[in-house]
Amino acid sequence: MLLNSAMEMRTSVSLPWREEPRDPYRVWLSEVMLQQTRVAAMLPRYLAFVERFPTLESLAAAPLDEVLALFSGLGYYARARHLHAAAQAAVARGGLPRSSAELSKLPGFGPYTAAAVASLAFGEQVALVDGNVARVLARLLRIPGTAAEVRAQAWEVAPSLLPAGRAGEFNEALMELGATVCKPRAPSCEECPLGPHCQTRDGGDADAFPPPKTAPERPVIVWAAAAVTREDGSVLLRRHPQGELFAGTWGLPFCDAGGGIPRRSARQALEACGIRAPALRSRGEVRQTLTHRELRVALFSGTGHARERDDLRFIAPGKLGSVGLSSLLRKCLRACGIEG
DNA sequence: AAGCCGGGGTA
DNA sequence: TACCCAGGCTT
Repeated sequence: MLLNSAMEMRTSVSLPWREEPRDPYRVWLSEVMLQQTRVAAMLPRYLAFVERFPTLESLAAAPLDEVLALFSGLGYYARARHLHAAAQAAVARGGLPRSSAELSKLPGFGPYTAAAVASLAFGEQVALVDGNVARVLARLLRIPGTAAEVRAQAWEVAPSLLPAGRAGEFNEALMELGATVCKPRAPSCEECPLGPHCQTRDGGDADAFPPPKTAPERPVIVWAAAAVTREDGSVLLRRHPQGELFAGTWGLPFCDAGGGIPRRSARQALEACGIRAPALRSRGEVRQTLTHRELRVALFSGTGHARERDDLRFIAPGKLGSVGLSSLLRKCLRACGIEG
Protein backbone atom coordinates (compact mmCIF):
# COMPACT_ATOMS: atom_id res chain seq x y z
CA MET A 1 0.00 0.00 0.00
CA LEU A 2 2.87 2.30 0.71
CA LEU A 3 4.11 1.43 -2.72
CA ASN A 4 0.84 2.20 -4.45
CA SER A 5 0.53 5.51 -2.67
CA ALA A 6 4.06 6.52 -3.51
CA MET A 7 3.65 5.37 -7.09
CA GLU A 8 1.07 8.06 -7.68
CA MET A 9 4.01 10.41 -7.83
CA ARG A 10 5.55 8.75 -10.82
CA THR A 11 5.39 9.94 -14.40
CA SER A 12 4.35 13.40 -13.28
CA VAL A 13 7.27 14.76 -15.26
CA SER A 14 8.61 13.51 -18.53
CA LEU A 15 12.34 13.81 -18.53
CA PRO A 16 14.51 12.71 -21.46
CA TRP A 17 16.55 10.16 -19.50
CA ARG A 18 13.34 8.43 -18.43
CA GLU A 19 12.35 7.49 -21.96
CA GLU A 20 11.80 3.79 -22.41
CA PRO A 21 13.72 1.73 -23.01
CA ARG A 22 16.10 3.37 -20.59
CA ASP A 23 19.60 3.99 -21.78
CA PRO A 24 21.91 3.22 -18.84
CA TYR A 25 24.48 5.71 -20.10
CA ARG A 26 21.93 8.52 -20.10
CA VAL A 27 20.49 7.50 -16.74
CA TRP A 28 24.01 7.63 -15.35
CA LEU A 29 24.75 11.00 -16.91
CA SER A 30 21.53 12.44 -15.53
CA GLU A 31 22.31 11.16 -12.04
CA VAL A 32 25.78 12.68 -12.11
CA MET A 33 24.50 16.03 -13.34
CA LEU A 34 21.71 15.97 -10.75
CA GLN A 35 24.13 15.65 -7.85
CA GLN A 36 23.76 18.91 -5.96
CA THR A 37 22.04 20.38 -9.00
CA ARG A 38 18.37 20.96 -9.76
CA VAL A 39 16.65 19.65 -12.85
CA ALA A 40 15.97 23.12 -14.24
CA ALA A 41 19.65 24.02 -14.06
CA MET A 42 21.02 20.83 -15.53
CA LEU A 43 18.44 20.03 -18.21
CA PRO A 44 19.88 22.28 -20.95
CA ARG A 45 23.38 21.00 -20.18
CA TYR A 46 22.15 17.41 -20.27
CA LEU A 47 20.63 17.92 -23.71
CA ALA A 48 23.78 19.54 -25.05
CA PHE A 49 25.88 16.76 -23.54
CA VAL A 50 23.99 13.86 -25.09
CA GLU A 51 23.94 15.63 -28.42
CA ARG A 52 27.72 15.95 -28.36
CA PHE A 53 28.31 12.57 -26.67
CA PRO A 54 25.36 10.33 -27.51
CA THR A 55 27.05 7.14 -26.36
CA LEU A 56 29.38 5.84 -23.69
CA GLU A 57 31.98 5.17 -26.36
CA SER A 58 31.89 8.71 -27.72
CA LEU A 59 32.37 10.10 -24.22
CA ALA A 60 35.28 7.77 -23.51
CA ALA A 61 37.00 8.86 -26.71
CA ALA A 62 36.63 12.59 -25.99
CA PRO A 63 39.29 14.91 -24.60
CA LEU A 64 38.63 15.86 -20.97
CA ASP A 65 38.63 19.54 -21.91
CA GLU A 66 35.54 19.09 -24.00
CA VAL A 67 33.76 17.25 -21.23
CA LEU A 68 34.59 20.05 -18.82
CA ALA A 69 33.34 22.58 -21.35
CA LEU A 70 29.93 20.92 -21.31
CA PHE A 71 29.91 21.08 -17.51
CA SER A 72 30.71 24.79 -17.49
CA GLY A 73 28.75 26.60 -14.82
CA LEU A 74 27.38 23.45 -13.20
CA GLY A 75 29.98 23.40 -10.44
CA TYR A 76 31.67 20.48 -8.68
CA TYR A 77 33.88 19.82 -11.66
CA ALA A 78 35.25 16.62 -10.16
CA ARG A 79 31.98 15.14 -11.37
CA ALA A 80 33.02 15.74 -14.97
CA ARG A 81 36.51 14.35 -14.44
CA HIS A 82 35.15 11.22 -12.75
CA LEU A 83 32.47 10.80 -15.40
CA HIS A 84 35.10 10.87 -18.11
CA ALA A 85 37.45 8.48 -16.27
CA ALA A 86 34.61 6.08 -15.49
CA ALA A 87 33.47 6.08 -19.12
CA GLN A 88 36.97 5.08 -20.21
CA ALA A 89 37.14 2.35 -17.56
CA ALA A 90 33.72 1.07 -18.55
CA VAL A 91 34.56 0.92 -22.25
CA ALA A 92 37.80 -0.87 -21.43
CA ARG A 93 35.83 -3.61 -19.65
CA GLY A 94 33.24 -3.92 -22.39
CA GLY A 95 30.50 -1.62 -21.13
CA LEU A 96 28.86 -0.21 -18.05
CA PRO A 97 28.65 -2.76 -15.18
CA ARG A 98 25.08 -3.83 -14.50
CA SER A 99 25.20 -4.21 -10.72
CA SER A 100 25.48 -1.69 -7.94
CA ALA A 101 28.46 -3.52 -6.47
CA GLU A 102 30.41 -3.40 -9.74
CA LEU A 103 29.42 0.17 -10.52
CA SER A 104 30.76 1.24 -7.12
CA LYS A 105 34.25 0.40 -8.28
CA LEU A 106 34.19 3.14 -10.91
CA PRO A 107 35.26 6.71 -10.11
CA GLY A 108 32.38 9.00 -9.23
CA PHE A 109 30.07 6.15 -8.23
CA GLY A 110 29.25 6.41 -4.53
CA PRO A 111 26.52 4.41 -2.78
CA TYR A 112 23.75 6.60 -4.16
CA THR A 113 24.77 6.82 -7.80
CA ALA A 114 25.63 3.12 -8.01
CA ALA A 115 22.23 2.16 -6.60
CA ALA A 116 20.43 4.68 -8.78
CA VAL A 117 21.93 3.45 -12.06
CA ALA A 118 21.59 -0.20 -11.06
CA SER A 119 17.92 0.09 -10.05
CA LEU A 120 16.69 2.65 -12.57
CA ALA A 121 18.56 1.42 -15.63
CA PHE A 122 19.31 -2.25 -14.98
CA GLY A 123 16.38 -3.24 -12.77
CA GLU A 124 18.45 -4.41 -9.85
CA GLN A 125 16.50 -4.80 -6.59
CA VAL A 126 18.52 -2.31 -4.59
CA ALA A 127 17.45 0.55 -2.34
CA LEU A 128 18.89 4.04 -2.44
CA VAL A 129 18.92 7.08 -0.23
CA ASP A 130 19.50 10.61 -1.40
CA GLY A 131 18.55 13.82 0.37
CA ASN A 132 14.97 13.50 -0.78
CA VAL A 133 14.53 9.89 0.29
CA ALA A 134 16.16 10.55 3.68
CA ARG A 135 13.77 13.42 4.31
CA VAL A 136 10.68 11.50 3.20
CA LEU A 137 11.55 8.51 5.38
CA ALA A 138 12.47 10.70 8.34
CA ARG A 139 9.03 12.28 8.27
CA LEU A 140 7.11 9.16 7.35
CA LEU A 141 8.68 7.13 10.15
CA ARG A 142 9.53 9.95 12.57
CA ILE A 143 13.20 9.02 12.52
CA PRO A 144 14.91 11.10 15.23
CA GLY A 145 18.45 12.40 15.29
CA THR A 146 20.70 14.66 13.30
CA ALA A 147 20.63 14.81 9.52
CA ALA A 148 23.63 12.47 9.38
CA GLU A 149 21.98 9.99 11.74
CA VAL A 150 18.75 10.13 9.79
CA ARG A 151 20.69 9.45 6.61
CA ALA A 152 22.28 6.35 8.12
CA GLN A 153 18.93 5.12 9.46
CA ALA A 154 17.32 5.64 6.07
CA TRP A 155 19.92 3.38 4.44
CA GLU A 156 19.05 0.77 7.09
CA VAL A 157 15.30 0.94 6.58
CA ALA A 158 14.97 1.55 2.85
CA PRO A 159 15.68 -2.02 1.67
CA SER A 160 12.79 -3.36 3.77
CA LEU A 161 10.34 -1.03 1.99
CA LEU A 162 11.31 -2.15 -1.50
CA PRO A 163 8.42 -3.73 -3.41
CA ALA A 164 9.33 -6.99 -5.14
CA GLY A 165 10.57 -6.46 -8.67
CA ARG A 166 9.86 -2.73 -8.70
CA ALA A 167 12.81 -1.14 -6.95
CA GLY A 168 13.47 1.30 -9.77
CA GLU A 169 9.93 2.62 -9.87
CA PHE A 170 9.81 2.85 -6.11
CA ASN A 171 13.11 4.69 -5.82
CA GLU A 172 12.07 7.15 -8.47
CA ALA A 173 8.70 7.70 -6.80
CA LEU A 174 10.23 8.43 -3.40
CA MET A 175 12.69 10.92 -4.84
CA GLU A 176 9.95 12.56 -6.85
CA LEU A 177 7.82 12.85 -3.73
CA GLY A 178 10.67 14.50 -1.84
CA ALA A 179 11.36 16.94 -4.64
CA THR A 180 7.79 18.04 -5.27
CA VAL A 181 5.66 17.47 -2.14
CA CYS A 182 7.77 16.50 0.84
CA LYS A 183 10.00 19.52 0.30
CA PRO A 184 12.73 20.59 2.74
CA ARG A 185 10.70 23.55 3.88
CA ALA A 186 6.95 24.10 3.82
CA PRO A 187 6.00 20.58 2.68
CA SER A 188 2.62 20.24 0.97
CA CYS A 189 1.26 17.63 3.34
CA GLU A 190 -2.34 18.11 2.13
CA GLU A 191 -1.34 16.85 -1.30
CA CYS A 192 0.78 13.95 -0.09
CA PRO A 193 -0.31 10.51 -1.28
CA LEU A 194 1.35 9.03 1.81
CA GLY A 195 -0.73 11.20 4.12
CA PRO A 196 -2.53 8.49 6.11
CA HIS A 197 0.70 6.58 6.64
CA CYS A 198 2.84 9.52 7.68
CA GLN A 199 3.80 9.78 11.34
CA THR A 200 4.49 13.51 11.26
CA ARG A 201 1.64 14.78 9.14
CA ASP A 202 -0.97 14.93 11.89
CA GLY A 203 1.46 16.52 14.30
CA GLY A 204 2.11 19.20 11.72
CA ASP A 205 5.79 19.00 12.58
CA ALA A 206 7.08 17.45 9.38
CA ASP A 207 9.27 20.53 9.07
CA ALA A 208 11.29 19.40 12.07
CA PHE A 209 12.47 16.20 10.36
CA PRO A 210 15.31 16.07 9.89
CA PRO A 211 16.35 18.95 12.17
CA PRO A 212 17.98 21.90 10.38
CA LYS A 213 21.74 21.86 10.30
CA THR A 214 23.68 24.48 12.16
CA ALA A 215 25.17 27.00 9.81
CA PRO A 216 28.88 26.47 9.24
CA GLU A 217 31.08 29.52 9.43
CA ARG A 218 32.32 30.66 6.06
CA PRO A 219 35.89 31.97 5.90
CA VAL A 220 36.51 34.77 3.45
CA ILE A 221 39.09 34.26 0.73
CA VAL A 222 40.43 37.26 -1.15
CA TRP A 223 41.93 36.97 -4.59
CA ALA A 224 43.30 39.58 -6.94
CA ALA A 225 42.83 38.71 -10.59
CA ALA A 226 43.56 40.40 -13.89
CA ALA A 227 41.93 40.16 -17.29
CA VAL A 228 44.66 40.80 -19.83
CA THR A 229 43.55 41.21 -23.42
CA ARG A 230 45.71 40.95 -26.49
CA GLU A 231 45.47 43.27 -29.51
CA ASP A 232 43.08 40.81 -31.19
CA GLY A 233 40.69 40.99 -28.26
CA SER A 234 41.40 37.54 -26.86
CA VAL A 235 41.78 37.26 -23.11
CA LEU A 236 44.50 35.47 -21.15
CA LEU A 237 43.18 32.49 -19.19
CA ARG A 238 44.95 30.10 -16.89
CA ARG A 239 43.81 26.59 -16.15
CA HIS A 240 43.19 25.95 -12.44
CA PRO A 241 45.49 23.05 -11.48
CA GLN A 242 44.45 20.03 -9.41
CA GLY A 243 44.07 20.94 -5.77
CA GLU A 244 42.99 24.49 -6.52
CA LEU A 245 39.42 25.73 -6.49
CA PHE A 246 37.71 25.20 -9.85
CA ALA A 247 40.29 22.54 -10.77
CA GLY A 248 40.38 21.78 -14.46
CA THR A 249 38.44 24.83 -15.54
CA TRP A 250 39.88 28.05 -16.92
CA GLY A 251 40.00 31.29 -14.98
CA LEU A 252 41.77 34.62 -14.81
CA PRO A 253 45.34 34.61 -13.54
CA PHE A 254 44.95 35.35 -9.83
CA CYS A 255 46.90 35.58 -6.65
CA ASP A 256 45.85 35.31 -3.05
CA ALA A 257 45.50 38.85 -1.75
CA GLY A 258 44.43 38.33 1.83
CA GLY A 259 45.69 41.37 3.72
CA GLY A 260 47.86 42.59 0.85
CA ILE A 261 47.46 45.34 -1.69
CA PRO A 262 45.18 43.96 -4.41
CA ARG A 263 46.84 45.75 -7.31
CA ARG A 264 50.22 44.45 -6.26
CA SER A 265 48.83 40.93 -5.92
CA ALA A 266 47.29 41.13 -9.38
CA ARG A 267 50.64 42.22 -10.77
CA GLN A 268 52.21 39.28 -9.01
CA ALA A 269 49.70 36.92 -10.58
CA LEU A 270 50.63 38.25 -14.02
CA GLU A 271 54.35 38.02 -13.38
CA ALA A 272 53.82 34.31 -12.76
CA CYS A 273 52.42 34.22 -16.28
CA GLY A 274 55.40 36.03 -17.74
CA ILE A 275 53.79 39.45 -17.99
CA ARG A 276 55.77 42.27 -16.52
CA ALA A 277 54.26 45.36 -14.86
CA PRO A 278 51.41 46.12 -17.22
CA ALA A 279 49.16 49.09 -16.57
CA LEU A 280 46.18 47.77 -14.65
CA ARG A 281 42.80 49.40 -14.42
CA SER A 282 40.65 48.57 -11.41
CA ARG A 283 37.39 46.85 -12.25
CA GLY A 284 35.92 46.55 -8.77
CA GLU A 285 35.13 43.38 -6.89
CA VAL A 286 33.28 40.19 -7.77
CA ARG A 287 31.91 37.95 -5.04
CA GLN A 288 31.01 34.31 -5.14
CA THR A 289 29.68 32.34 -2.21
CA LEU A 290 30.77 28.72 -2.12
CA THR A 291 29.68 26.07 0.33
CA HIS A 292 32.48 26.60 2.78
CA ARG A 293 33.90 29.95 1.92
CA GLU A 294 33.13 33.31 0.53
CA LEU A 295 35.30 34.32 -2.36
CA ARG A 296 36.04 37.99 -3.06
CA VAL A 297 37.95 38.80 -6.20
CA ALA A 298 39.51 42.22 -6.68
CA LEU A 299 39.46 42.66 -10.45
CA PHE A 300 41.84 44.45 -12.76
CA SER A 301 42.14 44.69 -16.49
CA GLY A 302 44.84 45.65 -18.93
CA THR A 303 46.40 44.82 -22.25
CA GLY A 304 49.46 42.76 -22.91
CA HIS A 305 50.98 39.66 -24.35
CA ALA A 306 52.38 36.48 -22.89
CA ARG A 307 53.86 33.26 -24.11
CA GLU A 308 51.20 30.54 -24.09
CA ARG A 309 51.73 27.37 -22.10
CA ASP A 310 49.77 24.20 -21.48
CA ASP A 311 47.93 25.99 -18.67
CA LEU A 312 48.01 29.45 -20.21
CA ARG A 313 46.06 30.45 -23.29
CA PHE A 314 44.65 33.50 -25.00
CA ILE A 315 41.05 32.74 -25.84
CA ALA A 316 38.80 34.85 -28.05
CA PRO A 317 35.55 35.86 -26.37
CA GLY A 318 33.63 34.01 -29.07
CA LYS A 319 35.53 30.80 -28.31
CA LEU A 320 34.85 30.75 -24.58
CA GLY A 321 32.16 28.11 -25.07
CA SER A 322 34.75 25.55 -26.14
CA VAL A 323 36.54 25.30 -22.79
CA GLY A 324 35.43 24.66 -19.23
CA LEU A 325 34.55 27.86 -17.41
CA SER A 326 33.32 28.51 -13.92
CA SER A 327 30.48 30.85 -13.20
CA LEU A 328 33.00 32.93 -11.31
CA LEU A 329 34.97 33.50 -14.48
CA ARG A 330 31.85 34.55 -16.34
CA LYS A 331 31.10 37.10 -13.65
CA CYS A 332 34.65 38.40 -13.77
CA LEU A 333 34.64 38.76 -17.54
CA ARG A 334 31.30 40.56 -17.44
CA ALA A 335 32.69 42.97 -14.84
CA CYS A 336 35.59 43.68 -17.19
CA GLY A 337 33.30 44.33 -20.13
CA ILE A 338 34.23 41.11 -21.89
CA GLU A 339 31.23 39.18 -23.16
CA GLY A 340 31.39 35.53 -24.20
C1' DA B 1 33.91 11.60 11.05
C1' DA B 2 34.85 15.78 9.14
C1' DG B 3 36.22 18.82 5.58
C1' DC B 4 36.37 19.91 0.68
C1' DC B 5 34.21 20.90 -3.79
C1' DG B 6 30.03 25.37 -7.12
C1' DG B 7 26.04 27.15 -7.97
C1' DG B 8 21.25 28.33 -7.97
C1' DG B 9 16.63 28.36 -5.74
C1' DT B 10 13.78 30.22 -2.11
C1' DA B 11 12.14 33.02 1.79
C1' DT C 1 20.14 39.60 0.72
C1' DA C 2 20.72 35.59 3.60
C1' DC C 3 19.96 31.25 3.99
C1' DC C 4 19.45 26.52 2.30
C1' DC C 5 20.59 22.40 -0.14
C1' DA C 6 23.75 17.63 -0.95
C1' DG C 7 26.94 13.12 -3.31
C1' DG C 8 31.52 11.64 -3.59
C1' DC C 9 36.25 12.02 -2.49
C1' DT C 10 40.06 12.91 0.59
C1' DT C 11 42.15 13.16 4.91
